[in-house]
Amino acid sequence: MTTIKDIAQAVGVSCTTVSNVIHGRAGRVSAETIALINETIDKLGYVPNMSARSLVSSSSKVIGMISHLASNKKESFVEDPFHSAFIGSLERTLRENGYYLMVRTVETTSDLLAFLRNWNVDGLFCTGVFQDEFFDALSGLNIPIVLIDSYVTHPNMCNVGLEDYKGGYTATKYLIEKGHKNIAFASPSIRERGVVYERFLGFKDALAEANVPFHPEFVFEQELDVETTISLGKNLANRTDISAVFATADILAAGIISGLQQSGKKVPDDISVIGFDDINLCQLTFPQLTTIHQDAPLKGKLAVNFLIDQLENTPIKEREIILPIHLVERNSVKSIT
Amino acid sequence: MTTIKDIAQAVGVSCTTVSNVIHGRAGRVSAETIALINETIDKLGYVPNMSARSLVSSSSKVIGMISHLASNKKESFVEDPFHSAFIGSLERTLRENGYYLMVRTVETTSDLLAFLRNWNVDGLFCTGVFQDEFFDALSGLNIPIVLIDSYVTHPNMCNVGLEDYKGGYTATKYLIEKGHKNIAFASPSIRERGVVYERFLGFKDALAEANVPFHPEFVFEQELDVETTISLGKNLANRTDISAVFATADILAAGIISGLQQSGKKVPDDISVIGFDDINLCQLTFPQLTTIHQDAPLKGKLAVNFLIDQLENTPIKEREIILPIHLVERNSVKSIT
DNA sequence: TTGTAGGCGTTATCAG
DNA sequence: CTGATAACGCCTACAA
Repeated sequence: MTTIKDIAQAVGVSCTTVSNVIHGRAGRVSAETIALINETIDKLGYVPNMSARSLVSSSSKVIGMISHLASNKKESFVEDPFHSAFIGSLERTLRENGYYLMVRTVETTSDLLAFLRNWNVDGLFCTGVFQDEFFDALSGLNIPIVLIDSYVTHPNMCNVGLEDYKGGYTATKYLIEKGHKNIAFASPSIRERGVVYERFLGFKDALAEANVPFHPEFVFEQELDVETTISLGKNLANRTDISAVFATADILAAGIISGLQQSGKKVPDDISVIGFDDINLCQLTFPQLTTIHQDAPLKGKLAVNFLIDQLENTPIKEREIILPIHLVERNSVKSIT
Repeated sequence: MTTIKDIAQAVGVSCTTVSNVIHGRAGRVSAETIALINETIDKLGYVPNMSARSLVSSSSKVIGMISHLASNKKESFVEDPFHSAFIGSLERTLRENGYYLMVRTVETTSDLLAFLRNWNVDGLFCTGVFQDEFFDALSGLNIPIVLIDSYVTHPNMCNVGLEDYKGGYTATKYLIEKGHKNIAFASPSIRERGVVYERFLGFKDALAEANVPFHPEFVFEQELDVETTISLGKNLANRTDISAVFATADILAAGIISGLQQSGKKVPDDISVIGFDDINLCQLTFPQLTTIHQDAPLKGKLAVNFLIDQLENTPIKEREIILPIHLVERNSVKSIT
């Protein structure tokens, strides 16, 4: 393994000089020495030992992508296709800026703290954080943190999110405009101050605005796995009192459609479905899914930029970015006016 | 940050003793000292500094999940939903064994080598490796490497893969048994010694065995993105000479079905489709997709076990695991006998 | 413009 | 049973 010392010896200078060149402190070194050193670095194939750097500088260039796993759930977050597009985007942007991505699932706050200290982690991405002990643990940290899709805020953190409320409102209003009044709301569990909660508020407000009564029994909360979503679709097939469904995730919508179809119902003729996210999958269902579009890769990129600005102490004007959503009209909603 | 030194001072022993206790070298330390040290470790919240460990021991507990990105492609691998389920499985099993997962995309072999030296990476997972310079670079490494879904082998590496040939054969034979003779083969580009190539061989052999002529013009190679797969489906809708399609990936099959349906064709009445992978999505298409099942989470787990066995010098009998596949019969293939 | 020296947290060697 | 001490590769005062 080639070290700074090797370079120094080969060139005939001290480690300090080599280090200075590596860090671009050019003012202090003669042009010829710089050239020679750079040449030798190439020739000998020197790459910095990040562990050593990390040890001495208490900065590691390691960024953690943390998934806080509720201990009752078995799968880890990366298994969700929507998340994975996001991680891909994170990895690329981080890499282009000289950082490294560690993916880590934690169950407890002490898991998290241990991980951070293990590696001197420089910064963190977290998704779906709520107002709980886990958030409290994050608050106590003094590294940049970017929260994704979370409705908790803290002076030390940045947030990247979506117009969730507007999304819920827009989807619902669209259904109402198409003549629907008996609209089911399907989602994973609605947790206060969460993404789904905001969409739910938008849903209710759109109903209220149009003087459409809200029926609590039209709210269906359940897991997002395939079996559960399909069986929800089958249940809905028996509900003659419901003409449309707003599902807060496309995978949920797709499952519902599948369940409906398996029960002999036609979408959108018998029942309309609208989704949220606009993942690729939307275009593969039949009928193609009308949904609320969000730009996941952009979200990833912005999240990284947020983090990097903080890491490099670039003054940041805003601590929050809310990405716009918009409706994508395809074929899963029927007008019944 | 609590260090070994802090513990040593608090207890009134030397660093060496603390280190010995941490590493379970109990024989050399008195029981009371051990208890006291462990207590203090808990109280002071000590966690090891992995950078320091890595520096001195030239082992880092860092495992890289490498994606070799063909430089012409823009997206990074994690964006594929099938891969992501796999990564989730990797992360969990690694973590349970005290390792850390770094996700990294590399474009060139020197990118790879730099990354490995940056972090003293202990081991590697790579997917879709072919017989090329990248493989040569891997060959020269002296860390454990587990190749996923690759048909290149090397005495220093382990392989985890699938019965791809059998999968191709089984799918095709199934179609033939259902009376199909004019079968299209749809896949990403068929590269020698690749997964798709094996499935292709299975396809051809099944045809030959049944004395069904192979038509090179029934082979469709293209990208897996949604637009392309849908447009392939639309193309196939115009082909009255084809009665069934074997797609080597479910996302491809789903896109084809979508394209067919958009062109007014009925699946499986007008044309039958069979997929490969059995991702969740299969159950969400309508009709539900008949496909070749593989167990991605298991694959991830086995891959990790392979790597850990090598890392801990557990003698390994076999260097290769081929996971079984089986046909899952749903509703996308029609019998036309 | 360049070099020397000390230390980051940990482990291993070797001596008590 | 326990403790000094050197070393891993790098960075940064400070000195020359």
